[in-house]
Amino acid sequence: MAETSEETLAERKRGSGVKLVYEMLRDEILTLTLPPGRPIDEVNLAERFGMSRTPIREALVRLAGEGLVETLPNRSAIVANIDFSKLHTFFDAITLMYRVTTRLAAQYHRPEDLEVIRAHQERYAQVVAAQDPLAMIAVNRDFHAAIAEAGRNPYFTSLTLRLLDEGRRILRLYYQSFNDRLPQEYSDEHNAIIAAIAARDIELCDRLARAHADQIVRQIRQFFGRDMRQDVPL
Amino acid sequence: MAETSEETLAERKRGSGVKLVYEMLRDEILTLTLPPGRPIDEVNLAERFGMSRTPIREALVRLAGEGLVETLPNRSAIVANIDFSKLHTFFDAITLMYRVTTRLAAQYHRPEDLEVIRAHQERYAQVVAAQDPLAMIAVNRDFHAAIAEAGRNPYFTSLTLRLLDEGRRILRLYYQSFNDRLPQEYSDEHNAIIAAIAARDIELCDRLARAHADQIVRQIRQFFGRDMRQDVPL
DNA sequence: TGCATTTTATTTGTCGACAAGAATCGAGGC
DNA sequence: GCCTCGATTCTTGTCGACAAATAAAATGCA
Repeated sequence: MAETSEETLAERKRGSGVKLVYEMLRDEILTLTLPPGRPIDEVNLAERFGMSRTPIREALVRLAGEGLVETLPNRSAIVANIDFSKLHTFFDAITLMYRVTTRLAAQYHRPEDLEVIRAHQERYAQVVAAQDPLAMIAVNRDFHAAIAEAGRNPYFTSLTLRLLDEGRRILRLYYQSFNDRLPQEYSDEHNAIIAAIAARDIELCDRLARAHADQIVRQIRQFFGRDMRQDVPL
Repeated sequence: MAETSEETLAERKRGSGVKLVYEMLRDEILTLTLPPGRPIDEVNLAERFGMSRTPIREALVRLAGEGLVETLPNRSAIVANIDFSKLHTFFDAITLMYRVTTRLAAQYHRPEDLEVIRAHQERYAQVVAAQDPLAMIAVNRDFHAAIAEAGRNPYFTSLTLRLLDEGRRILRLYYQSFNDRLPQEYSDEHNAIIAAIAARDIELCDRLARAHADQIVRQIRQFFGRDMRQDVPL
């Protein structure tokens, strides 16, 4: 077997091992490099990363806590499956979180938050222009994550991050099939959301976030199946 | 040192160790038996539970993933602190989750769900009558957790569970200071919520859940400090 | 040949041990 | 007397190994 880049990193700082394998595995799962259902062999990973099974297991436990891997007792852990029969619950949740975090961002953001958000959006426009689906998906996540952070509610932020990550896998499946144009309208909607946050217009943020979520949900549902989502006027 | 009950359980099934120590530690944290900030020594726990450090560490990693313990590199893990300066974000989140999960329960509950919810509420009334604060706090959590389960959205359920658990610590602090009567009005509100769910009246569920949350938040805030929470009309 | 059962092999769960880093304690200097 | 620096102790992070449990292969039987 050829030397992988991980093996060359012989000298690692104590405690950095788990973080490395955690982030690496996480990225490979979210980009579907590791497809859902793929078994995860501990010894295999151990020799791949050139370390013992102990830090590997710790990383797997953390990933299991986030729902990205499923562990069966005395059996191999597997990459978490995507339950398409429960997609509507995902749509419900991401729609509400888009609305809530964008509202909160309008209220609590500071100038430096806006700079971060705008930077992500600029990069988003770039990768859409470059027709790079993988980068587009990752940056879209960063954009909404930055908005959630600006809202300064760690509970909402953590759920939003989890949903955004799960969404990376779903979007990847979506764009893997459709290799057509990356939609420009999302970029426009992002800019409108930024303007609404900067203007601290809570109601406008709510409407834009909901419309943004609706747009994405509509596109995905007509690919994966009917829209099982219910309207949540609250 | 005297033999503890854990040590007497010499024969354990393979794989049950982590679950045992995870649930035990979790319960001790949520009941404030282990106060926030208390350092958690791995070898101490290892000999207390009569097992190696490996399963102890795995349990700690899981608890850290849920935010119940904080780990510092190369230093002792500690029971997660309660950030009182961010209590308002907790109130925001639990209020919204009460509303959303109760709404969803009204829509998606099945007859057997109602039985479970009613059973929890009966037990709630019992422990309130018995003036048992610890049991009241635990059963209150189970009651709202059952409602969230009946709503059948795993994303909302998981955030709700996390908030309910965090709430157990806050309520414990609250009732530890006030050793006065356990409020009867919560029990009445619970019954009203059950009736609204059974009637599948979504809007009524929303109003009742919000009022219920408001009631609790009001009581806690006048103890811990001013209500920093904002109104979220959505 | 097809199925049930035993045997082998693979993979996980747990253990004890060692080394790196941090906290504690003590000695020395100002 | 107080601060700084070094040695010691203590705790964590990682390792290699062993045993239990499952999966796979081989064997026996109809």
